[in-house]
Amino acid sequence: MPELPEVETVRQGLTQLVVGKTIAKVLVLWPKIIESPEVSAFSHNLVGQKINEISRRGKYLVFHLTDYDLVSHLRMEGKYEFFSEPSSELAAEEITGQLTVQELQDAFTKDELGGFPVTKHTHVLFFFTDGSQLQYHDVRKFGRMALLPKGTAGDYKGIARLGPEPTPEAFTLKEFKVGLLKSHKAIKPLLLDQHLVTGLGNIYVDEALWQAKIHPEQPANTLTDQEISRLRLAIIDVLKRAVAAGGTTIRTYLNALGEAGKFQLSLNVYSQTGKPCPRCGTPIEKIKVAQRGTHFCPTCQKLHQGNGRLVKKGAR
DNA sequence: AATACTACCTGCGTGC
DNA sequence: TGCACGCAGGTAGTAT
Repeated sequence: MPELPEVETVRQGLTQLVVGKTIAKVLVLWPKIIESPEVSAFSHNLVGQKINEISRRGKYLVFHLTDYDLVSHLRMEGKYEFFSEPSSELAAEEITGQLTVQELQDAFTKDELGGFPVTKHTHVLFFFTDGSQLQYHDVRKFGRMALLPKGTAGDYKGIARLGPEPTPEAFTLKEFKVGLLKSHKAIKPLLLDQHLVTGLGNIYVDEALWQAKIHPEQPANTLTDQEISRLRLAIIDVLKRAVAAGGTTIRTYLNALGEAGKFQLSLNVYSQTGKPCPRCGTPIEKIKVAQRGTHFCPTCQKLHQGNGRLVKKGAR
């Protein structure tokens, strides 16, 4: 679920909560979350590792440990939850309430859990030497973790192919323009694939396109110079404002401290179907673009013909 | 190579 | 009430 602003907010919370702590034990309850190495090595290698720093690249979190980089992607529903100490009564209640006896026996014993509450959506437990615990929760189980040699997170497949961070320095107009003009794709799915710039997801791409007054289905290579320039600034601005607001909570997102974001109060189009466009009053429409729900203003964001450059057939 | 579609999962709201 | 279906802050793998 989270896009860059939510991941950055999680990173800040986690930094407060677990930097400086040393891992005493790791339990993996849903093995598919661990991409590499195999689960037994993953758990074993983490014992004794200290968390020195937590950074972010695009929507990826990187835990910098004594001897490893731990890469974590939350995908749609991943969350971290921190417990400063065990609470055995709660644990017993939640276990019996949420897990079948079969599941419980298959996965672990109550003793192993050390008195921490676990639900059927709890998939990875990091026990720290000071008695606290960090849990990874994920209702849809799409999130992934990989434990890599120290200093190699940047070579990890998903991270290596990311475009620049959405800052004025890294995300240059020149490179953005070159990338856009090479693609016939609709602008929205092109921005979602993280190659030209990283960090946008379904909420912020709709917001940025609205801010730049560009139709989500406008072919990338037909954008005018003015539109490209506006779009770049809109992307940088929207993501920056959303980080400052602690992200957007529409349905389920909470940061590592269990708090909701505030950017939903500033949304202009996402989840605003039927409400008046804040610029012109036209009701916001919802359509489907590249299988994703897409919100836009049909008056402010018009599809248009080419940009004056040579346009190949098919662009409209 | 570039683009499009599907799989991966679970829960929730809607309409019959 | 039950059930089928569509939808959800994402990405990777597989077709075309």
